[in-house]
Amino acid sequence: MTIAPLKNEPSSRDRILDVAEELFARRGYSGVGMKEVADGVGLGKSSVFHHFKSKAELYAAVCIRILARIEDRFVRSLAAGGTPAVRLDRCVGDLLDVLAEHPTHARLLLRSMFEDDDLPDDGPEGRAVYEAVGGILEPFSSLLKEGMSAGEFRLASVSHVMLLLIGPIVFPFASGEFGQQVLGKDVFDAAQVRRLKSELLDLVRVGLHAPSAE
Amino acid sequence: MTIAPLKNEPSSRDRILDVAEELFARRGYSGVGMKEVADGVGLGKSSVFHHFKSKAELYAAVCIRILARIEDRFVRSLAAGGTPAVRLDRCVGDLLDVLAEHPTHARLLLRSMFEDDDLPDDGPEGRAVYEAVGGILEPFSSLLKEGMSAGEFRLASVSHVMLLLIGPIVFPFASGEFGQQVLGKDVFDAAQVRRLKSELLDLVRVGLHAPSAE
DNA sequence: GTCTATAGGGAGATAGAC
DNA sequence: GTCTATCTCCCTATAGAC
Repeated sequence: MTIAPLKNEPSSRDRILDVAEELFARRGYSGVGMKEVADGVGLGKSSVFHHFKSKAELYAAVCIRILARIEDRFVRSLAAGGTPAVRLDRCVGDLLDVLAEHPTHARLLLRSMFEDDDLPDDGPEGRAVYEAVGGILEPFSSLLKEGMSAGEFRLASVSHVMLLLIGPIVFPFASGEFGQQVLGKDVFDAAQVRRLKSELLDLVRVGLHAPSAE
Repeated sequence: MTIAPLKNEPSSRDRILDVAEELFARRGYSGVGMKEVADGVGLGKSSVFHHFKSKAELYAAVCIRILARIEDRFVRSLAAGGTPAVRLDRCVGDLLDVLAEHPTHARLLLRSMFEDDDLPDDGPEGRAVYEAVGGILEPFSSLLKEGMSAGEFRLASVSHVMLLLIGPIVFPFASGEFGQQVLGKDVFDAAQVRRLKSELLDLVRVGLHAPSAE
């Protein structure tokens, strides 16, 4: 870990992370070679191994950087105050915004959730990932609980609802060509992002059924 | 493609598909080697290549078998009649049941949605996958449209709602250790499946907010 | 249909010069 | 910090005997 350079040029380390993030998101951990990463940066393979002593470490570093960005926005969004319903709307909306701004994020996150078989779950990097995930899930869980005891949300199983809500938040921006095919337009288009956000918030608020049908 | 044997023992081809399905679900296309598949079946690697002329073909065969199972149940569930709201409940519930009965399915399906970069998208297998997906999405889209014109569902963008609903249906059963960690119990436990189903159906029906909060 | 043997290439990782 | 060269291993796929 060296100090960032005084110039504005990104360090080699950051450029490696950028390229690796893009590639891992597209093809997954085992679908990407270190040579490919090195070529993308314009370095030799050995230079990449100088910055990250193994492929697993590089992958973990990519994941941690993404999780930190998300956690940062999410926690700030939650802290901004309001009733539970207002805070839920805002933090889900902000979450969608981060994922929409960085097209690699949702896909890599989703992949990483079932690529742990491939990776050393223990070790310092594994724990850092684990803690970053906890830093996002725990405040979310608290928010749901708070809203339920305040009577703003329906009484429901917090953990099951959390697991259910992750899907519609993350999947659309991870779905790539499939999502494009379903929508007929690019999922990352500003208009599509707005529409997805409002449809999701409506779904969370009132579900799908018409009010008169109750 | 040979005729199934008269005995009850599954053919080598089916046993290869079973093993490959399990492995591809756990570690993805490029994370699995043909040697590993062969060892799992108890055959030599060359014997696997005798039944499937390439790794990509094996992967496609696994995907097609899964999609066929899902499409079969889904289409029968839709055809069983009732109002759009009743049919939506039933087919979403049945969909969760298939995914819960075959723990490999959700994970492999989700993976396959963003592993197309790795695979030959064209060719006969690619098209078979494409058509199977269409056979599931199209009737689902029709159902939503029908319910909206009948006034049973809120007016909303059908395509956006579809993309949003895939997440909570598929993700929980694809989430593996992560889901287990969130719930504190095995996602594929009968009790958890029941709970997930009822929570999802409630969410689709009335959302998360309490009726009094409207 | 299953096997052994092997081709031919690419993977992750290291050594050591500069 | 970056490079060239190399180690060792494993990959998909094929050839050909049985």
